[in-house]
Amino acid sequence: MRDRPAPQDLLDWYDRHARAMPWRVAPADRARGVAPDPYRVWLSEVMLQQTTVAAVKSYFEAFTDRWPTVTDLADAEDAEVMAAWAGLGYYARARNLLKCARVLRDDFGGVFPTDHATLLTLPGIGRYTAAAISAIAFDAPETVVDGNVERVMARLFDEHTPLPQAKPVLTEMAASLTPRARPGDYAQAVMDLGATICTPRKPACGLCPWRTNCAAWANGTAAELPKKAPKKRKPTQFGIAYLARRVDGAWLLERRPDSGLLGGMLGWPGSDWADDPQDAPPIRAEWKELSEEARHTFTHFHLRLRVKCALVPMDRAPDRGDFIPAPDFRPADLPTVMRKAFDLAQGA
DNA sequence: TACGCGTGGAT
DNA sequence: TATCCAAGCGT
Repeated sequence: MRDRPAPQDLLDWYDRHARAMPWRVAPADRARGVAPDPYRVWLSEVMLQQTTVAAVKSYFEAFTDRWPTVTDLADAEDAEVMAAWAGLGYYARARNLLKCARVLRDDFGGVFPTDHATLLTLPGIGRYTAAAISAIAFDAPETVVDGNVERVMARLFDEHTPLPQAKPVLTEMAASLTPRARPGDYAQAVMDLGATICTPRKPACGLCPWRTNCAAWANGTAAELPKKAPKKRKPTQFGIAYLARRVDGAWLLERRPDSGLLGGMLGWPGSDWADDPQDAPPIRAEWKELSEEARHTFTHFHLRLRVKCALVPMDRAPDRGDFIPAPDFRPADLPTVMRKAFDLAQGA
């Protein structure tokens, strides 16, 4: 009979193998009493939602350099924060980040609540993030369940029920292992294990501290777990982006509505995105279409975006959008699909 | 509950 | 090239 996985075995592994990250307090420092900054824990956890560590690092550094505290962030302009988030994706996170910062400033005196239940009431903080902040920042014995933890539990217990159906049982398994000692390090250790050893493909079971306690290892099923419900295939949508440049160099841009795709972000005025979009130029001009289209894939559809360009005189007013003076326009402030359209126009 | 919501890297 | 995938949340 296999023994249950021992949290201490994983903590020992973590003490030797914890990866350094800008938002992380190393286990040795934590043992010396160094506490993580809840603001940095929160910011990193929101950025890491469905996003890789590699993608997050530079954004985290930029945000913490520019807004060192949650109150600094709360006082920032919406447009500045959205621009700083541009390229990271899932832009509702940035809108909720700002909302949350302002709630903390206005209702919590700029101090993070420590308990899971209160954290859950804040914008952009769901079950995972509430547990992560509570455990990592405040060393509360909360169980964090992200994609890594689900995968590790499915393998440890050789659970073949497909996700997302299996989520409740995997959560119970994870809770049953959560220790009272060093819950913050433990939470990060399970996620590190999933990210580096117990990986989706080709898990490195030979290096795993829990190998001898793992049912999937015993049964040879690790690589095929967790099972997942089949995905739908993505349809292709078409659209037209209009890049108007005034003779003084200003660009015609539009702030997208707060809700929906790319909500709150800056973008080029465009047609609707559909099977067969209608021409909808935002200003009267002689439009010239580029030979190449911008291609981009979102979460649930592919987009093929035709790009039309025009040079317009000073005295002509647009039907939609606003001209942004050239010195105020940074392509990096655009979401990626809009930047692709811009890059094509620059190359033309 | 299931779906809408980005992006870039690995395979 | 196509598909999968990454420290989820809101509705």
